[in-house]
Amino acid sequence: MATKSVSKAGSAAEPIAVSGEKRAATAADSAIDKVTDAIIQGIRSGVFVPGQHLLEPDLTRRLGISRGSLREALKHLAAAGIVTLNRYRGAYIGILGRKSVLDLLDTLEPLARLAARLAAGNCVSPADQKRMQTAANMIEAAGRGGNRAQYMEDRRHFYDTMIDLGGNRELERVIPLSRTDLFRAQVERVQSETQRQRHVSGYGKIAKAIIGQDADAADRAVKRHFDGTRKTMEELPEDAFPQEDF
Amino acid sequence: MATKSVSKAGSAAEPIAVSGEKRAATAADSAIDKVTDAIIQGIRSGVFVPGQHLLEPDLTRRLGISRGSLREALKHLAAAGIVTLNRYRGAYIGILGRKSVLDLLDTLEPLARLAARLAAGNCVSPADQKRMQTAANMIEAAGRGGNRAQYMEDRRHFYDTMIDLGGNRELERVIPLSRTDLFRAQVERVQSETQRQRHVSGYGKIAKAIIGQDADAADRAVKRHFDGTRKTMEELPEDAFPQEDF
DNA sequence: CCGTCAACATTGTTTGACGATTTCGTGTGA
DNA sequence: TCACACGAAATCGTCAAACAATGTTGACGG
Repeated sequence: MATKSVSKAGSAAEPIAVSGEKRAATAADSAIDKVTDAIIQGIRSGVFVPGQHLLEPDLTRRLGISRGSLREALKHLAAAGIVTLNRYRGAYIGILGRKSVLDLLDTLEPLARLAARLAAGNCVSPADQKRMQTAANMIEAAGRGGNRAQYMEDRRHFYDTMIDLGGNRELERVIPLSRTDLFRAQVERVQSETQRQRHVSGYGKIAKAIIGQDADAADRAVKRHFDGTRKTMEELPEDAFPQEDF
Repeated sequence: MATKSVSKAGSAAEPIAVSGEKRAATAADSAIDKVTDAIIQGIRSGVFVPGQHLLEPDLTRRLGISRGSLREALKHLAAAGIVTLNRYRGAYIGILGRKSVLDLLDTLEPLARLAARLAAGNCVSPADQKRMQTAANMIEAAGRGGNRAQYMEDRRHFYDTMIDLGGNRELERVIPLSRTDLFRAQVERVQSETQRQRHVSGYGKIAKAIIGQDADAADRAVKRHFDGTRKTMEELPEDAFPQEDF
């Protein structure tokens, strides 16, 4: 394992992962993939703002699909925590208050640490080491460049690489990466440059530990990374977190 | 928090959790809840066997709903990992090989330990302590009784209680409890009585540590519980794990 | 026995419709 | 002026029927 991330034949677990990391919503995708890609990309690029109301008639027109397919896709996105569904009131882009963000970090941290430990234990071949290094380089370049959508996609790619190296297929199903896109979309525009750099540099340290096949060091690097993120959260002003009223 | 598990007004996060633990698919539920309840209950009771093919025309007739609603529900269940969808080939009840089970345990363990630590830190009021004790008693009674469906439901209730006490709302979204129902459904019929008793007694020890508000002890109790489960898995014969071909 | 191809079965998607519920503007009365 | 009831519009939940795309099965010929 840990050579290619594609599964056997577009098989079972694939459509579960909400994303679609590599393919950019090409033509031959199913209708629901078109929706999920469009919405995730919309969140990353800022077209969709957390809390925004998604109207079915509007989306069906813009995406050129039927209402039934759209509703299936929204169910899918809701299960991933990207949108919330209110009966008779429609779908909203998810929104995270300060407590939700901290809860999310607490939940994500042990999973990320597990992923890092597993990746460190399996990162033996030079090819795998190169993959990990490349992922770290990409995220650092995008982090300096300032392209928000690109940065979020590279961040996700970094996690995907780490998870894939680890070889635990349940992990990729469980880790709430799509939900962190949401929280990044809220935070990215209000954090300072120092905070951003602190965050970016964390990935490089994690990659270094994984490439060195030092599971304990990787674990510690992830822990420090999350500690830093929590610190950033505490430093942010209150108005960075819209109240999650709905 | 940690007093009642119901959310404000049947609000956003509720339909995400695939379950429906307490209400038994009453009338006024939405169509998709009817499907999810029926399928989960079917898995617990043995009506649906892991790997079974779910035919849309059959299910629409048996549940008395339209195909559109059924497909939305199947998307929902697929996102939770309970069924797998193969394009143009339909939906199948999920199936877990030995590696998938071990991966699932590795993923679930750190989340369960986090939940236990949080619960221990918040289990202060006598009401909360009673809730936890009751959940442990229920699971032990069902474990001795031998009613498989009841045991699986009580096991889930135990986790739900623990998560609710902890107060981390992301945790309940992420923890793959429904998927463990699947794995329990496969394992329950082939494990020995000693193995079963070992598993049942673990919950009582976890509850005791939580009620004693000893986070470290709760963490250790969960760890031991998972170590025991892994040991059981290794002891099981190979034919307990159908090959996950599809 | 094996490969080819056609008929069948099942899923993917669209369209249209109807009832249920929420939302919002409007008018009325105090 | 403000609070509240009422009705219209908007939106969602569900269903039904149809066609297209794909997988499956079995007959046929070699």
